[in-house]
Amino acid sequence: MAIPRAARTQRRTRIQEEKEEIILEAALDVFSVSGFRGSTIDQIAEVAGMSKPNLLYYFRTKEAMHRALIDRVLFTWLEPLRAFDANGNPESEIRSYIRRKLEMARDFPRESRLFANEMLQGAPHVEDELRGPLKSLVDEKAEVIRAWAKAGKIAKCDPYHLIFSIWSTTQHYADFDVQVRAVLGQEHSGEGRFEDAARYLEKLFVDGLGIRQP
Amino acid sequence: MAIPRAARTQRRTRIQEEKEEIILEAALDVFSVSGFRGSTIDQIAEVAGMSKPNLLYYFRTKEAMHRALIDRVLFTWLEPLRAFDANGNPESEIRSYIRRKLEMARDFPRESRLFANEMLQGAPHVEDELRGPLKSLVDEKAEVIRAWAKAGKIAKCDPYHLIFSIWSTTQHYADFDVQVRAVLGQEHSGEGRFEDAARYLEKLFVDGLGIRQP
DNA sequence: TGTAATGTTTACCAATCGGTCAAATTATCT
DNA sequence: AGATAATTTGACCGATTGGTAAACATTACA
Repeated sequence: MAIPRAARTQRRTRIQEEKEEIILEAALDVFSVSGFRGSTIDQIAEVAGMSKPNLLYYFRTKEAMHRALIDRVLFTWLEPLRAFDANGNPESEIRSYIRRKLEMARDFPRESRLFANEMLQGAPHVEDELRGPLKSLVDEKAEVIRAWAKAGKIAKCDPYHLIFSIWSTTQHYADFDVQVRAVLGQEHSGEGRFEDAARYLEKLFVDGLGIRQP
Repeated sequence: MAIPRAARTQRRTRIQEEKEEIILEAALDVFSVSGFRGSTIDQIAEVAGMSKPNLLYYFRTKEAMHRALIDRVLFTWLEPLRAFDANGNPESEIRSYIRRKLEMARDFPRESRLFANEMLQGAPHVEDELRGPLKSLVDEKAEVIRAWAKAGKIAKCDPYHLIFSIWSTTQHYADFDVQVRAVLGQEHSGEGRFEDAARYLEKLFVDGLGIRQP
């Protein structure tokens, strides 16, 4: 008789690793568009190319699938902020943070939308992570920014709202992609819009924060 | 025999106006959190305090309810952009546009989330409105901004991405409200965060766009 | 006040939902 | 090869889904 994965103590099989990967990939497709409530196991099964009971062999509930997905995404999603370096100089740090976030919006839009969906629904599955690890990380980086302002390297500003504004402006190109394309029109809907956005946003923040160029 | 509303030609009854109002209010509650697919007529009926068939007497399908809601929201949601005046001076126009958008995020967060939900799902119900009326309005305002830049009143910048950045930074406080609260912590989660955001964003954009203060 | 139109509800439908079960199939290891 | 464990599937379950039919109640108006 088959023992459900979660109850097993042994190491994971090759098949397990492969199938779980396929499932999470499919789940990302579905959850990122329709949110948790709006998605169905059948949809995910179809995208994954396997039967519904087979999915449920690897993840015992829809929630477990969503949970595993969120955990994975949340970690990589914070990578750019973690890379934000206190020892670098403000201008290059902010420029590269914006670039990295924009690259993620371009290369991992589904991850961004999954997260956005969760936020819109009031973060029922990740509120703890927000108040815990996320807040800690942001607090730490906010302190760096505050120190820069104190040293006169950048203009005085609320570091939290600064971070929010970088998050929102960059993620916008993933979450509101349809709108961006529709407004820009077909002619400007190529991937070039990310370069345009990077140019505009870097200038906005560098000048907006009063960062003196050497 | 009762004739479904949509097929009727006569004027709307007092009861019709009242009940449709109640239904759309309840629908906004539900749709804005769970999106179209994730919401159920039963949920809306419960919030509205009436029976499911009674809802379906006023709106023949779930889609019709969503449609009516989107139409209404889309109009009022674009009000601040419509108010954006070519004859005003750049600084005060941009300042007040930011303020108005922030006020909407504060006072009508459900409307913002309804719209965000629709975007995340790829705008299956409103893509035409995006490509039509929305694009036209943005095109018109982008021309105004371009003229300001040409006249040297503001720095040269891509007017479309400028509009995107104002949209995203302000709507963020409605759509990602949970995250904002979690990161700011209880002490800064009062309504004061909207004032802080306004102060920060106005400075960011005024300085970032190189607008000379007289 | 009567009556026709409007509004509301109960009971119900077929389809889909998340999830279970046992049987069948495949992989692994000796 | 044979035994054992891991994987996959079809059939199925009760609950929920969007929506309907028709009886019933209320309102508006002559």
